[in-house]
Amino acid sequence: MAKEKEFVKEITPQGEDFSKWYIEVITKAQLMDYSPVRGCIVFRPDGFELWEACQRELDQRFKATGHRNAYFPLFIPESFFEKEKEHIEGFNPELPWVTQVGDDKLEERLAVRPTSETIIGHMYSQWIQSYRDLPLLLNQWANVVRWEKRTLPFIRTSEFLWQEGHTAHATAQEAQEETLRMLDVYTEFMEEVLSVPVIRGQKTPSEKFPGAVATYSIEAMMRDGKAIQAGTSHNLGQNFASSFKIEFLDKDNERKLAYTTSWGMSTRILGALIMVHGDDRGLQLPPRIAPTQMMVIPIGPAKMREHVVPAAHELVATLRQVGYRVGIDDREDVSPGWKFNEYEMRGIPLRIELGPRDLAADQVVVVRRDTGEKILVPVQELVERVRELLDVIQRSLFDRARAFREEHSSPVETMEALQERVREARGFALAGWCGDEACEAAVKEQTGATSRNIPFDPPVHQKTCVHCQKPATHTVWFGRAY
RNA sequence: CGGAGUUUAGCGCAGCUUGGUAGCGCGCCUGCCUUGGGAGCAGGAGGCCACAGGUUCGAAUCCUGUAACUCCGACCA
Repeated sequence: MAKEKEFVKEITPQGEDFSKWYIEVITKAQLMDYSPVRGCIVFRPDGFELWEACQRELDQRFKATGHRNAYFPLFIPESFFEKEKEHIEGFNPELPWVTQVGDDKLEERLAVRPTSETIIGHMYSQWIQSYRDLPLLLNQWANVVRWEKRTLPFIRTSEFLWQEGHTAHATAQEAQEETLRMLDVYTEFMEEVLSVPVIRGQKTPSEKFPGAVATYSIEAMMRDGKAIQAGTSHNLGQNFASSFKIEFLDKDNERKLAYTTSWGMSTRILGALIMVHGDDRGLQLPPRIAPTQMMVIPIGPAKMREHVVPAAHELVATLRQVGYRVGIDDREDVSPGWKFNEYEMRGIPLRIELGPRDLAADQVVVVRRDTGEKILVPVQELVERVRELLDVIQRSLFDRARAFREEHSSPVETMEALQERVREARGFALAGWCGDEACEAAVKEQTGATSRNIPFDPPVHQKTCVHCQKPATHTVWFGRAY
């Protein structure tokens, strides 16, 4: 442990102050910086590339499930919000308004979009005439604004980047299938690409999206035991179709309202990625999402550099040729030890060291970010071994995160146990709930924990409500959340 | 938006109590030397002390206000 500490100065250990750790890691790794505008951050290249990687992975999954990308305006007329009462009530407190252009007041105020259900609903009403126009499956990549009272980089910022899918269907069943399909897409992405295990479930009525019939979410546990809602998928039923007159003529020549869905995932997932995998040495990126998967570091005294450095560049070329994202740091003014620590702090999954001794033996030293293990690999076997190692790391990050979540989760029967679980023991509590919002609110008030979701496949089914002890109608995950 | 804290060089901090020429460590620049876990020596650059008022001969320091950030609550991807 003392040895650990020597390696990483400058970063507050997670156990000492998790919030401080988080801020230090994201700033030192140059993922973001604060901007002059309150609550708005700058994505620096290393942070933005992470988002770009997420975009690529998600976008191909959206396309593979039949969706196409489109783009709708940033500004939404005030009257659009008024068409859906619950929607405007939900978002009004955090809407910024454009009221004036130059010196002229606008006829109608324009909201900067917090989400696009209304304006997209309006367009869908014009595009959809017949059952043959359905389903309509669109997605947009956009920035949205919600004027948050309390912000935290990536997790909750006043402006954030996201994707929002919006679909319209002929039947309730199709809409429900779409809603769950996209929740599955999110789940697969989080678990396979980001190595972040998630809990799938339905939001309670008080936590659902304003204007939705049902909201589903995936929830992840951070290393401080708090929850992050990583993605949501909403079945909007006919609510928005009714407000925006999204109607179609069905096969039976009857005029019917469409059923719509929407689903979104934001730059918040970067915060989750960092808080799930990061450790006291800094960031830790799963290989499939890491913008740089491995860093080659040539080592040696000046007289050897003319041999070592070209050999290192050859390695890079070989690895890039087979498709890996490889970096090299051949700077002479920075010591190898400094580089080791730096790239560990930046979370790069593998380090490849090449020094005079390696050159002579036709081998390299490969070091895993997750375990610190050093492995001697003959150059001929490097491509193959790297492939294996990246797979192993991808998997082991997931396993570690899941084990952590399981250790920090437990079923509870009483308020005292729930309190202990979410506050002292820092984690998720699985509790029975009678369905009364008053009981849900009481849990929040007494323990600080909110209902995360009603899981599809809970490890146990609770019989009684954790608060009122009446028969439970649902089994709910509770946890303190970001 | 309420409660608490913070704001001094790129980063981390001292100086403030008791007003009197702005300091330390790291980083940065130059040179030498070095390279297998954050090397060493020498020289150097860098500040409207968050901002705006006030008190004072004189303010980083005292007073008032504002802003940003962090934490704790209420509201939320």
